[in-house]
Amino acid sequence: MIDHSADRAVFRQLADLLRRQIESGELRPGEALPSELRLADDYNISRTTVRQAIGQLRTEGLVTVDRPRGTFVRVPEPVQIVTLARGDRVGARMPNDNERRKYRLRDGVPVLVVTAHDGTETVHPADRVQLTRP
Amino acid sequence: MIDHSADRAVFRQLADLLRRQIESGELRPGEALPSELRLADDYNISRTTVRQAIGQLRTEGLVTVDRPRGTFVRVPEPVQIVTLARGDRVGARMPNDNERRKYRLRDGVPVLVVTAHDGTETVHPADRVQLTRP
DNA sequence: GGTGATTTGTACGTATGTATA
DNA sequence: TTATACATACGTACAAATCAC
Repeated sequence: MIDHSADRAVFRQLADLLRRQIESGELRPGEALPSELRLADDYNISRTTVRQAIGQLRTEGLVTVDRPRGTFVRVPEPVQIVTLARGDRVGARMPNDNERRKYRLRDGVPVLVVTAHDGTETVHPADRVQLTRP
Repeated sequence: MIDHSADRAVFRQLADLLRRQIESGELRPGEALPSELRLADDYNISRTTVRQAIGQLRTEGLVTVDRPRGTFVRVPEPVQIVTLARGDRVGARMPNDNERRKYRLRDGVPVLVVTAHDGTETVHPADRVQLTRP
């Protein structure tokens, strides 16, 4: 399972392991991961190390934490379609703290930034918005 | 500077402080942040807490770490313009491990995902690509 | 070439706070 | 009320890579 003598850090090995379970469907959307203490116990590692692994998955947008209920596999949001206007430019970046609060963004969710021809910028949460070129 | 009795966590206060310095230009692109130990000393907090703050800025894509040289304000990459085709849909998400390696993506950089009308998906690093609707 | 100092990374431990069930 | 679970914050120790001398 976890190889302390391996080249890859222990917390990355645990993240890899959980990521595989999520991507394979062994852990399904909405399902809870084992608690931090449980994981620490199961794999004989410290809770700190478990938190590093979970933190990794959070930044990847794979899990969300509902404190203190637990940590859950992220459930896809309903997607709203937004139509691009002529001359629009589209980029993406991670939100800062204010934007995360404003749009109630979960960890690991980027924002789409649409820059209109006149320079006006519009920000969309990337988990709930898709843009279309008609 | 840092208020230990405040509602906002100390590491978030430090992240806010550094973020302001970056966004105001006081810390310029390519410039090094003070070392973790230096920050811990300056603000009388533990290195662990400093690392949480820096970690926050990394997930936001504001700083990059060149170990063990130091932590630097991220330098904008030259942007390539990609034109959208009729019927394309655009989304954004954080990259998985493979994509991070393939595109040599830094922390906190999302990918733009373009889905063509026939379902084909194309992935672009969001720090080096902007999409346009002609 | 080598040595030591610096800096970030990993991993452990402890303690306490806060919100939920 | 009690137990559970995540969040914050402190500490220690050592590893690995770079750099100045």
